[in-house]
Order: sequence, then structure tokens, then C-alpha cells
Amino acid sequence: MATGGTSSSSGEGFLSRMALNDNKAGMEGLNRDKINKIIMESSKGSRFYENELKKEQQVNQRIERMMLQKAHITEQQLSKAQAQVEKMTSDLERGRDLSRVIVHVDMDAFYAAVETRDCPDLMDKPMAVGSMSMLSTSNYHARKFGVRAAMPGFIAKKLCPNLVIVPTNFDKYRAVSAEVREVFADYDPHFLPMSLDEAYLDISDHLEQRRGWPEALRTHRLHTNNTGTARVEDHGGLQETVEVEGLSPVLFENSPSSSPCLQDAAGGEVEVFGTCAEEAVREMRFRIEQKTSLTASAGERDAVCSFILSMYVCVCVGIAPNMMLAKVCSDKNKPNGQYRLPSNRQAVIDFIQDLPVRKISGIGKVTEKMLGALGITSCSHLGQEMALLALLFSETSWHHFLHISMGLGSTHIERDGERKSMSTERTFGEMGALEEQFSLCKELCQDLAQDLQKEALKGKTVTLKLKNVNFEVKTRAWTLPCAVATTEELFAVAKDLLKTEIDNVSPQPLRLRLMGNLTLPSPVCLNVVSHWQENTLISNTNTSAETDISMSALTASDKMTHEPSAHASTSSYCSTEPESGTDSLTCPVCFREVNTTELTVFNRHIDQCLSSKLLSRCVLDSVGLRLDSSAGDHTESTTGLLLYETSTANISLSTVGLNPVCLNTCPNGDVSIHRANTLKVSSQSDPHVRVCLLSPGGPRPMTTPKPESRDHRGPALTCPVCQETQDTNDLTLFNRHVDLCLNQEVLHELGGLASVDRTTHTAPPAAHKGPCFRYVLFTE
DNA sequence: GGGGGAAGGACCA
DNA sequence: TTCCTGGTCCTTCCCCC
Repeated sequence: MATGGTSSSSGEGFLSRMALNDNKAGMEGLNRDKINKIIMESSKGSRFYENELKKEQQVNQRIERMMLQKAHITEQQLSKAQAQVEKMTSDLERGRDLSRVIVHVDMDAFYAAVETRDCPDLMDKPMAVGSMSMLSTSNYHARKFGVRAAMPGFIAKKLCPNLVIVPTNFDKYRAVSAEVREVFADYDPHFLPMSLDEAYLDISDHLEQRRGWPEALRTHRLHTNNTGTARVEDHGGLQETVEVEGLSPVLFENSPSSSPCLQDAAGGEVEVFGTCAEEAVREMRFRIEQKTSLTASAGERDAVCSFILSMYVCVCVGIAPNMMLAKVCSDKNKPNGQYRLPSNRQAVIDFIQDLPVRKISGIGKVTEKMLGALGITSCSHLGQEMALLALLFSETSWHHFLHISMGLGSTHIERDGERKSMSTERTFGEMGALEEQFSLCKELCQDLAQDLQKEALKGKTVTLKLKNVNFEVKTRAWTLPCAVATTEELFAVAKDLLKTEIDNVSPQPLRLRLMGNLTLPSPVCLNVVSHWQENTLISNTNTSAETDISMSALTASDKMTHEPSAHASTSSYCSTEPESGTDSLTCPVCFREVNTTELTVFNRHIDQCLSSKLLSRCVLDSVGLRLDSSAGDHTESTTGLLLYETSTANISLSTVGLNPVCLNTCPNGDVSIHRANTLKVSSQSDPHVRVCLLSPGGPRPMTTPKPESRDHRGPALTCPVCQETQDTNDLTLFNRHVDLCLNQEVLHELGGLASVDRTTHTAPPAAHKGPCFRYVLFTE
């Protein structure tokens, strides 16, 4: 076990966390010792190095604590944990899903390839994209010197003095990435992009269709010469042949167009691809090569340019039954190759056996080191030591380890997940002047406000991130009662947080090298951010229950132009604060007075109101449920949705077999659970309380359920809105899904309302007695 | 003791 | 001379009910 500040096990005399990570294509067989020596010599004594040393010591202390804990584990504890692990293993085994064909695509050295396309002179030079401070990627010539992504440029220059560093140009990379994504969409329209150069696809459905395709649909024309040489005519009309063999270690052997070509009727070369997964992927890679090559087909050196790009964009693909394995597989035949792991249990187990834990996405240098201290380096070790891991690590962690050791991963690619946070940060030279710091803080707030407005988001928690000149990072957060988005609102919080930090180190100056600003958006589901028109927050005596909702759904751009400047003062964090003297607020959904001035409470009321209103209006209508008017009776749908309309009722949940957690009620109904499984419904004010019970997993789903692709840890849940079986049995997740679905429903419905004028925000209909509100409903 | 916020950190591309 | 940026998730600590 390593206990000191340096890697005592290796005896190399340097920080192991700073050593070269040569786990990258094109970096095999490097002289690690020599490279590490240069890295250490360049870093030693620097503030960065000192900070890394501190971090390494912290990890070592963590390991020491873990080993101490391990020493106290009894046989009894171990056997109990073993039983728990075995039970979970068999549960997981039962739920193993090998039916999907998941593909992970990774384009190696992507930025470098695009830059080489635009400047062919770089083709035979070691080059990297980034700056003297940090590199984003490097080409294969540079990797031979130990130069890789996430390495500072000045160190890279020491490793490779002839290195050419090209500044990043994300617009260019985005353009090429968009072309690649068009190809992805043909194989899986719901593919999941992870970054500009990486994506997951589920090609199961494509393969099913593909089996019935005629050959013509699987035939693609060859556009460029990919045989090993490129011929190009220069301006003078002299034909020169560019020999490319030996220019790059990437090249030809795994090229997707390496199989024999046929000729079509017009005499052009074509390639016919088969119907299996490997062939579909080979075709996809072929099309990416062809398509990205064409992007360079302008100007005098088009053939060379397109040729270079097709050579340098190395499309590495992994094909496996789940995302975790596909990711590992894409790394298998790098660069520019593909690897398929067969969809059978034994193949998966064999594959995982000797796999180093570090190859798994999610296991980084710290986890690797901690596992290493326990003698665990491969996935099979992981499986053997699960009982111990269950005692030493958190539940989340050891569950993750168990999944890995069994070769399990997600089989459902979820796109468009809800955004959790948004941030912006900047690194700079040492900054100690207060004026500068506050000015930068404001700038960051401006940037963040713009980003938030682009996505029509708001956030409730504002975080200030600071890194001082010693690389120590601090975050300071403040949660507001309501969501904010404007520069002024963000700055009002951020400047206070910054001031506190400045005061804390006073009279010393706060010497910064990074400042960042981050905000956590409020939940998307049915969340209402209220931009009150002036004088609309009035004490309202009208409590009549209006049935229609009068709202104007503003678009993102509408919203930006209607920010309420009156409230955006630095003395007020929140633009929706009620006016003084107001002791109640009027709900814009039910138009009843809510006896609170607490915006959190009020928002919760609105959420509930919308939820129930929508459930009765949108959902029940859309799923064709009838409402039984006789009190106490219920209507059962085939979806597992059960509806009661009653003033008072005691419903035995055991009789109807429902989970009491999944329930929604009308806001004025009082619902309580009696004696574990009896639901009591009553209301003082409303004679028709509607109770909507969402049953986990409809007994008779209306739609054909999707193939079972989830872990078997409980019954499947069917969303009553979209009717789709959800890949979770976690009720929180499920509820979030239902909320999102409902949100879409209401927006859809609002969008279809003829009376809603999105541009002029006309007054509500004359019959409407309630106050006039404007709303922004957050989607996406 | 549980829930939730704050702070820090691991990990990823 | 010089070690990023933006995002997610997890853990730990602490306070409050």
C-alpha cells in the first residue's frame, strides 16, 4: 500500500497521479520512464505539483482508512455480505438482457484530423490541438513522443520540441460532427451524442429492418481513392502522386472500404454491405469516411484534403449488448477499427474476466488505486472480492462494481435527459485586485445568463467556484426561494458569495487563478416561473373555481424580451417576490386564494394544481377514460389507471393492488393512507374529489410493451401519459418521467389553444374573472 | 434518524 | 512563463425537524 506522498510501490520517485497515462491508441511501447522523467522535471516545485502532492496524500489517507476498516471485518460480517451479494447477483442474472445491439462510436484524434484536413502540411508533422496551457488532442506522430490530450502544451513541447500546436476551432469541429451525426441518425434516430466525437447508438431496430432490405439499399458508391495513394493535379497541371504510406501509423488495414469493390452500371466503384451487425457498422464507418471526405472537397487540393481526412478520422466502433461493454469494445481495435462482442452470456463473461478495471468508464485513477490496494486490478478480481467491497464501499459504489464484474450495463439509450446544471468558468493569470474580481464575476454572470436564456432555463442554486493561485478549489453556494436567470439576479448572489470569501482571507488579498459561476436549474417538471405583470399580485377575494386555464405560453425569446427589470435590483435576489402587504396569492390554475406569501409553498400548490388538472383533463381524456359520476364508484382502465370520483371514500389498496406512493389528487381533496393500505379520500370544500391512482405496471397494457430491457428488481412501471413501459422501477425516476410527460401534454395543449396569442399576450377572455398572469412554462 | 443543503471531489470528453 | 472547460454524480458533513 502506498502511504507516502510519492508512489512508494513503484519507487519511481514521482507522483503516480501525474505520470503518463499511455492508455491511448498510438501510445504503445513508449519509453515511459524517460517521458515521466521529463514530465516530473517540468512540474516539480510548481504550485500545481504541490497541489497534486496534497491530493495524492489525501487519497493515500483514504486508502489507509479503508485498510483499517478492512482489518476489523469479521468472518460473520463477510459471510453476511456474501449472502447479500449472491442474492443480488442472481437477481441481476435473471434480468440480464442480451437482446439489444448497442454501438459505441469514438472518433480518435478528431480535432487533429479536422485541422489536418484544413492544413495538409500538418499531415506528416507531430501536432496537437490546444494551447501552451492545455492540449485537447494530439495526432499519432505526437503520441509517439508521449504527447496526449489533457497535457499542458509547455510540457508537450519539452517532450517533442517540434510539436506544432494549433489553436482550437470548435465551429469547424461542430460542422464536421454534424455531418457524422447525420449518418448516425440513419442507424438510430435516437442516438445519444456524448461529445462532438463520440456517440452511442442502439441499432437493434435498424438490423431488424435491414434483414429485409434488397442489396440496392446496402450498396454505396465509393467517392475517393482509398487504396493507399492519392493522386492530385496541381495548378500547373502537373500530376503528382502523394505517397502516404508511412505518413501515419493509422491507415489502411482496418479501413471499412477494404473489401473488394464492384463496379456499377456507370462504371463507378461501389461497395455492397451485408445485413449483420458487423456489416451495418462497417457500412456506417464507410459512409462517415465518405461523407466527411466530401466536406473537404473544395479548392485546389481537394483530393488530397479529402483523402487525408478519411485517413485521419479514425472511426472506432464497439458493438455489444450494452453501453458499458460497447464502450470498452470501441477501444479494442483502435485506431480505425471495430470490434463485436457476441450477444451471449459466456462471451460476455470471458470478455470481462481479464479486463483491467481502469478500462471501464467511470473507474478513474483514484478508484483504480483504491481497488489496487485491495489487490483488485481486473474485473474478475472485482467479482471475487464483492463481499469485501460491499462492506468497504457505499451501496451505490459496490452495486456499480457488481454490474461491472457481471458485464452488465445499460441497454436503454436515453436521450434528451433533463439538464441538471449549467455553468461557465474562466482561468486567467493571477488576479488580486478587488475591482477586477467583481468585474469578472459580473462578466461570468452575464455569460451564464445568456446561456440560461438560450435554453429558457432558470436556476435556484447559484454557486461561485474559486481556484486560488495554489490550485485550491473552493465552491460557495446559495439556494434561493425561487429560480433566477438574469445577470442582475445571478450577480446579486455571486457578488455576496465573493465578498464573503474576500472578507475571510482579509487583510490578505484573495489571489485567484479561476473563477466560475454555476447554477442548478429548478426542476423542469411543471415548474412555473412567474413573470408577474405589474400590479397582478393582488390580494384576491374571488375564490370561485374557474375551470379554464388562461395562460400565455411564452417562447424563450419572448421571455428574454420580457424580463422584469423592475425587480432585478441587486437588493432582491428573486424577481418574483410578492409585494409588501400581500398576505395571500392567487393560484392561476384554480383561481383560488392560497394563504401564503411563501413562494416555495405557492409554487408547490401550483404544481399540484397543474398536475391534477392535467391528469383529469389531458391524461384521462387522452387515454379514453370515462369518469364514473356515481359517487364511490370507480372506473378501471386497461392501463392500470384507476379513477374515483367521490366526496368521501375509503379505498382498500390491497383490493385494487395499487402502490399508494403513485397517487395524484385534486388539490382540495385530502388524501391519507390508513392502516398501511387503505386510502381515505375526503374534502370539505369540493363535492367531487377526483383521485387518480397510478398503478405500477398496468395489468393489461394498451400498447405492446417494449422488449424487457431493464434490470429485474421489481415490476415494470407504465407511464399513464405516454403509455410506454419505463425502464425503471424507481418511483422517483418514474414520477419524474410522468411529470415530464405531463409537461409536454400541457404545452402541446396550450399550443393548440386558439385563444392564446403568443406574440401579443392579449388579455384573457372577458368572462375570466381572475387576475391576469403571464407564464413561462419550462420545457426541455 | 431522515431529509436536504453545502462543500468537495471523482470522473468524463 | 505556462496544468482547461463544462458537465454529472457521489460522498461527507452538518443542521433542522
